[in-house]
Amino acid sequence: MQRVAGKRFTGERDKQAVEILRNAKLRVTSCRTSLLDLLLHAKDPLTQKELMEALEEQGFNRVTIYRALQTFLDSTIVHRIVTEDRTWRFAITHCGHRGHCHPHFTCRRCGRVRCLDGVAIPAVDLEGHRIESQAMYLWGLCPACLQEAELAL
Amino acid sequence: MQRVAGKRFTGERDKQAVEILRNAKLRVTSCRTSLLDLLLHAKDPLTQKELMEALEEQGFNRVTIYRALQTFLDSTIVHRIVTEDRTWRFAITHCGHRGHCHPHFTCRRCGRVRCLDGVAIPAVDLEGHRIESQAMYLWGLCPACLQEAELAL
DNA sequence: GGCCCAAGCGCAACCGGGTTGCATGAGGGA
DNA sequence: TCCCTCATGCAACCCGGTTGCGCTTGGGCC
Ligand SMILES: [Mn+2]
Ligand SMILES: [Mn+2]
Ligand SMILES: [Zn+2]
Ligand SMILES: [Zn+2]
Repeated sequence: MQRVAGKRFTGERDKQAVEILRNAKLRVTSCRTSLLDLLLHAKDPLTQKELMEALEEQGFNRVTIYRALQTFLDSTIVHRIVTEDRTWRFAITHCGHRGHCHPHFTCRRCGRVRCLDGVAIPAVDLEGHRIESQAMYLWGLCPACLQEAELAL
Repeated sequence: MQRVAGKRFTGERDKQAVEILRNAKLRVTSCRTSLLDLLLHAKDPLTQKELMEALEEQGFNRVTIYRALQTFLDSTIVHRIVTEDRTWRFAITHCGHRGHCHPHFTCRRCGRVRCLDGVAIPAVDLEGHRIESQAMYLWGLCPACLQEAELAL
C-alpha cells in the first residue's frame, strides 16, 4: 500500500471497500474507503476514536468520520453497539440483518469487545408484546484472560 | 404527605425508603428518601432527568441526584440500564442480583422502557470464555401500542 | 438535648462523545 | 470537460455525566 503526502492510493486491499460502496450506490471517497478497509480487517468493533487514531496520518475530521459511519449504518454495511461506557462501536455487518443478530462479549479484564458472529441470540417470547429485535451482551473473561487468570492460581 | 417550603416531612410512603437506607447502612437524607420513594413506586426505569423533574419542587441539585443514584448502585439497591440513546435509566432491584438478571424491553412507538422482572435471560455458553453476566434488550411494540397498531389496520 | 465530624450537599466549571450549520471541495454522470 | 450534487472541514454547540471544593447536616456520643 502506497502513501504519498498522507493520501493513500487505492491498492489491493481497498478493492473490497470500493465494491461495497459501489453496491450500496454510495460515492467512493478517500475517507469512506479508508474506514471500510479498517473495519473489514478489524477483529473487533471499533470506536470512532480508535478509527480516527488509526487514520491519523490522513487527518480526516471527526465529524466526517461520524457522518461516514452513519451512512454505513443507513446502508446496513456496519452495525453499531452501545457498551456500558456509552460509546458506540462499529463493526462490519456480515449477516445481512441490521446487526443485532448476534451477541456481543466484553472482557472485564482486557476490555476487548467482540462480535460473536455465528452465535444465535435465544428468542424470547413475551405475552402481549410484539418483539421485533433482540440484543444480548455478555461479560466475563476472554480466552486469553481466562488462561492468565488460571495460571495465576 | 405534607410539604412545607419545599421540604417534605417524612410520611407513610417514605417508611419503606427509610428502611432500605437503614438496612444498607446509608445516611437517611431528604434527597435519598425522595428518590427511593419515587423509584419504589415507578412502573418503569427512570432517567436522572425524569427523577429530577419529578422532584423539581424540592430543587435538588443534579449532581446530588447522580451521587445518590451511584450510592444506590453500589449498594445494589437499584440497577442501571443503558439504552440506545445512551442515557442511563434506574430501577429498584427486586432480585438481589446486580440487575442484569432480567431482560429490558423498549417500545419503538411510545418509547417506554420496561423491566421484565420474572423473565429469565436464556444462558449462553461460549467455548473458551468464562461468562459472568448477561444482559438482554428487546425492542418492539408494547401491549398498548400493539393494540393501537392493530386497530389502525 | 447539644457537640462534633465524617458524610452528604450545592455550585461552578469541566469532560467527552456526538451533532449542527454553513461555506468549500470533489465524485461521477452526461 | 462541465456541472450538480453530495461529501468534507471547521467552529460552535448540545447534553449526559463528573470533579473539586467549601458549606451543611445526619446521627453517634455524651
Ligand atoms: Mn457485532
Ligand atoms: Mn430492570
Ligand atoms: Zn480479555
Ligand atoms: Zn408502546
